[in-house]
Amino acid sequence: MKNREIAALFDEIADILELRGENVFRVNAYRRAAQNIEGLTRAIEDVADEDRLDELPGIGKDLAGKIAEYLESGEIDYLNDLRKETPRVLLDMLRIPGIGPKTAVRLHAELAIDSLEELKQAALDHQIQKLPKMKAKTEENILKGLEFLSRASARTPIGVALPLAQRIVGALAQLGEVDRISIAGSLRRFRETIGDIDILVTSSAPERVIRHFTHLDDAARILAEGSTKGSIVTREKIQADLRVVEEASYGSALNYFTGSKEHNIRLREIAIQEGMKLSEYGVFRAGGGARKKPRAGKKAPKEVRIAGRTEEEVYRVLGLPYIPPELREDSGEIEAALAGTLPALVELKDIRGDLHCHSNFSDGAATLKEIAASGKKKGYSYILITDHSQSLHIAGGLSPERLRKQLGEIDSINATLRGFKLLRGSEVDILPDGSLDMSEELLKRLDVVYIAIHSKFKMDRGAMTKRVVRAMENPYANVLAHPTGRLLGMRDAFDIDMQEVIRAAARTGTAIEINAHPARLDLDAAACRAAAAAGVMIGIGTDTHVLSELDYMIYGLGTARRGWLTAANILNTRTARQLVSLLQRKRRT
DNA sequence: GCCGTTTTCGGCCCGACTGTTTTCAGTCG
Repeated sequence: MKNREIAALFDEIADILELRGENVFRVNAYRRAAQNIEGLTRAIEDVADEDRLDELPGIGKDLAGKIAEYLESGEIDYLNDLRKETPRVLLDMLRIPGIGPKTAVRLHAELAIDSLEELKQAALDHQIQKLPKMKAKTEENILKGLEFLSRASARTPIGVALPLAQRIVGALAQLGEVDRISIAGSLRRFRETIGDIDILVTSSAPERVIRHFTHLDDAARILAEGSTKGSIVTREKIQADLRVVEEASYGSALNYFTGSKEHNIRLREIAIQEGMKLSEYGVFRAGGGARKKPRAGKKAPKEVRIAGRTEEEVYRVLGLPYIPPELREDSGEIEAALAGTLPALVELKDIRGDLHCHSNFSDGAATLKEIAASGKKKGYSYILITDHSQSLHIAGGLSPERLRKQLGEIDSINATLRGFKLLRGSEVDILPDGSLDMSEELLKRLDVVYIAIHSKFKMDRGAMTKRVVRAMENPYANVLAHPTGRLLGMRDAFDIDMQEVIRAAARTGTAIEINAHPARLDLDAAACRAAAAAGVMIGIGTDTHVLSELDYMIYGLGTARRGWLTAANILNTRTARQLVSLLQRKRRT
């Protein structure tokens, strides 16, 4: 799937055009095209094969040609020419916060700066403040920006950011002065990594709330402390912003600060079409019934706020149903909302059990009894025990004898329980040749068979895909666990053709896991959506090794929701009996 | 460069903040 590559190339073209001072709308056309391609749920190669590239939103004849050219030759001539004429340092400088195209061009042209090292030196030598409209502050900001660039670039995993944000919200919510409070930003949209934490409140005493925020135990450094906004760096080195807004604007502000930017742009366009204006302060209609933006020179009529208190209200006056935050990526949710076909996203209350849990038989910490007690306490009706199979020595993989013993123990525990049961499973290794690390005699005795890759990650794409497809063709293989093996920020996904895997899953009746561990979130949301569209069932499992990790379910759920999944798409919204019967259909055919 | 129950030409999202300037350009989200 070359969607991401092509999106990156179009973004690069946009950057270069902007540096050259081209028409901003042309620049935006490339950016929007990039965004749309990246958000596509199918491989752009497939769209090209059907000769339907120009039916994609934001893609016309010209861009369709450039995509086709890239798919054919691996290059875009136009971009090659642009690159030849554009000094590399200009693109490098754009990555520095605070430097945009205008400044980058000036620094290069007027100070002959050819690298980020030279830029740093120029700032340290105070060469920059010799230029008109640049002063000491400019140099200071450039140095800060450079430092940020070298240090940061890494976004924070949601598994770190969400507990921190919830802790801050909890502390602020206790204040008498805080009325409404919510997490906003990419965290509210459940992105797998986030840039900074955004929190929104209404309050009768904004300064006091902001002061409290900037002096929290979690605050390591104060970046700003004004009358409507406070900003800190936490001890985890994550930036957190607090904004205080008016009660009457809370909904529109929450919508605005939740984003995504692309979603917000679409909403504003709809507002304009309907003769309204949307901003973080509300939805406004021009007074006097004027339905068009006033021409330059004419005086604007008085504007009246017609919504803003709640997000629901904002969507309603725009003629849309409420769109859940996880869908707000401009990846089709606006069209679905207009057509009345938004999915009823799966919710936590729909989840009846956990499908991925390790006990102390392998590398987990808890006993089977403890797992059962925790699962029952969470209100689940089952947990699938998925300890490792024999080959995975490093994780205490179970020998056939140990597995038989475990199955016996599960049965006797179940005999003592009411309204809850442990399901007999295993996370069986997929061996390098695609066979399973367990005898048929044992596979037969399991309720649900998870299969997973834990060895030989570095196979080439073709071989890896074949390996996994062969494993899925095994009639006892029920759920493919963490299909790409990625560990966010630590290990890349292994090279595998996910489209092919999804097709094979659909064909063989094998489900695919969303591994809910926040370091994995694998499948990711986009692949999830593609899998569900192909009719593949999705199981959400926490990959629990210590009991507190059973709470990771929310991350898997967030990913599922970002992937447009409903309860019907998810295995563990079924009862244990339905689940097992559904999966074992494969054995009978 | 894209797009059209207003348009095949003339539009294309909104506001705040910053740093530099005395009215605004550039950048950001």
